[in-house]
Amino acid sequence: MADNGSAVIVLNAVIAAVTDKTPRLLMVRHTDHALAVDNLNPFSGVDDDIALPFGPFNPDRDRTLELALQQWVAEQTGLSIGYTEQLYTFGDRYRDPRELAGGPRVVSIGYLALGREEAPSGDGHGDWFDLYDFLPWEDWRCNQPSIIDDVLIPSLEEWADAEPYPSIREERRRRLAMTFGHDDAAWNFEHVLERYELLYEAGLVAEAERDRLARAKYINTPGPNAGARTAIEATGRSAALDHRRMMATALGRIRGKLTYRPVVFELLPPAFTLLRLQQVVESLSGINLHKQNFRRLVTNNKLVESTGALDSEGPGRPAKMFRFRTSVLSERQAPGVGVPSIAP
Amino acid sequence: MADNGSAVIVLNAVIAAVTDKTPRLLMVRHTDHALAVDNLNPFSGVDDDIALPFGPFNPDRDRTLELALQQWVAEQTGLSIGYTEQLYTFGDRYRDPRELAGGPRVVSIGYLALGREEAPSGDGHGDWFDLYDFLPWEDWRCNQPSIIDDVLIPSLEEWADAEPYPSIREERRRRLAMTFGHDDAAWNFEHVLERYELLYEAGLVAEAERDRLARAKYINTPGPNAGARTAIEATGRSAALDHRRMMATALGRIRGKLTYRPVVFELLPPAFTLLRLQQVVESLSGINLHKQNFRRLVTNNKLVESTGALDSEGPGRPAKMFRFRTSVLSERQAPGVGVPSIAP
DNA sequence: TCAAAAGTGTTATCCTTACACCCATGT
DNA sequence: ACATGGGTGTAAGGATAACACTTTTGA
Repeated sequence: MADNGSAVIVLNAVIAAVTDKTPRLLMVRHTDHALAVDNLNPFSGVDDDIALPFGPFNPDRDRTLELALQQWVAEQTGLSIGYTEQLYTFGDRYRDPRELAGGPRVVSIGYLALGREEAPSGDGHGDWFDLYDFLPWEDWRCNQPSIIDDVLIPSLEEWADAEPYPSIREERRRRLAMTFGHDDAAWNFEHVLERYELLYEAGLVAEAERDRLARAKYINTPGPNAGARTAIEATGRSAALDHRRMMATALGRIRGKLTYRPVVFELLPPAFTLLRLQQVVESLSGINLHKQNFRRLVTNNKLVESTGALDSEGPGRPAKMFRFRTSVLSERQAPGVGVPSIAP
Repeated sequence: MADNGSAVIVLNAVIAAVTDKTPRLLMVRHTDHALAVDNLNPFSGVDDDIALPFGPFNPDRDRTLELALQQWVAEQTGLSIGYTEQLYTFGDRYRDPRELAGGPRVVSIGYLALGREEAPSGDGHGDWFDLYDFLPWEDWRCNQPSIIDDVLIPSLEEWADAEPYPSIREERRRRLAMTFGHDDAAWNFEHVLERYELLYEAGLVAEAERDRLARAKYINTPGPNAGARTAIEATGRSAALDHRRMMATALGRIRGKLTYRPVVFELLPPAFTLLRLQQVVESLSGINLHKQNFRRLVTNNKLVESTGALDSEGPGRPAKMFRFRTSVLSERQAPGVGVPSIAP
């Protein structure tokens, strides 16, 4: 038998909901001891005490990976998550810095789950956190975030130009242009993961510095300069292990699917107003949409149908309530919501 | 520590190339003993002797999952694969029927690799096989394959109607309509995996019957009727374990990416004619394209540029050679090839 | 009366599709 | 000459984006 015994399989869940206008993730804290799998506690030895919920994969009990996930999510949080989807399997060496201290190699299978925000209740419940606290440069709803031009792009350019090998330097510049939309390239709001990875490689997120320090006993790499230190302050809240990378993977996946799969409806109650639908799409895509055209797109594409009811809750004229037309799933090729963006 | 020790991690590669007009996969056979990882031989105990190449993940040696894959692919096949991408992680119980005989639970991380067809040369090289021998219903280039209407849809309808619970029956009918494009729904050429999964569940592929027989000692499930037996004859070549499912995952992913990412170019030499480009796209998408419009789409979108050279190989007027414009990667939002389909 | 939100209509523009047609080369 | 493949033009149709405008409610 090959030496595979020392890798451990863990399942992680990015559980997302949208309340009001903010996308939120269910996260657990150091104090939620029930979440720790015996001696495999992702919080010990790292600075950040906030993590994505995780659970074990038990080959003797769990018939499939997805059932394993649903089971421990229900046990731990008491939430019934609706839509689930496998995101990616993360297995880089030292993705868990405790490996440096003799901990096992942990391979983590990340899942995305969409639901509605409810109070978690299980053994080790957790709390909801604003997604854009972790990835602040991804929220463009109130104009382009100023940190991008003021902090991130200058720091990233400095990092790219510091590379001595011309071919690698060119590759860095190309990635910078592609992800952050520098020199005549537009910002692509799906490239969430690529942007996070660039920031991590350039040492501009706290996790990069944390991992550098963990490695410092064994491998010596230069610390951040003043610019990078400023950037780390500006790049938002950090999380345990590579969990911000998982969040970025999840957000990128959601944004990519939004336009060609009706995933938003998993985040909404059965009946909703068009404004609510628009708010959910806006909060996930991180941009403001053109109201009239948005409404026309979803109604012309027959993605929704009126329930006949009216909603007189908010101010202004009462809005018609709509429901998702389940039958579009078998009718249309790529039934997504359409994202008619608006200049901010 | 939770009971994770008994799960084994393996990496599988779907290595694809397009020669002439047929997409091919690199597969290994029973006789390629060097590919077996010690006592973990996926061929023993199953009927099919043809399998996707696989290799171990060695946590002590491999820095990342992707590097592990590239390393054993190079060792075993001698091929230098270019583009690689993680597909999916497969962990269902009994996905390897040897689990029933006390074998370990094997979690397999599937990768897609694109390259050019070369003679494999490593320790346990393998051979190239026509992808559509395994998924014959996916190739619509010479009209819609007759087995769909003659065999598959009748058998699938019979399977759906045989379900006693109305809600599950409805769900089966909905899936059938969505994947095989029955009742006024169009065939979506990206739903490759969903179609294979439906055929497997309905017992219309050889693997379903193989797995049923492997389980028969422990769990009794009814065998195929005459219609299903005919279908199994018609649904093409089978492969070891769940490797046809991995192929379906890979083909679905390729087809999905084709239109919004320039993945085809990974399968082509640096310079190519537009006809060659069109043939590669056609062979992967499984449909014929409208020549003039295809050419206009790729040239108008500035996806390619002329090299100035001419190709006088084939019959007819010599064709201009083109190269992929690498700079589109940072310019455009979703630079794919465009698929102007044509009625057959 | 005003703010806030729901809705409707119209037009310019772009992209795709479809069809028709001509060009260059080898046999 | 003709088969084979390369290559151009153009017009119809549909979808989107941008704009202006009306309607209905609560405070």
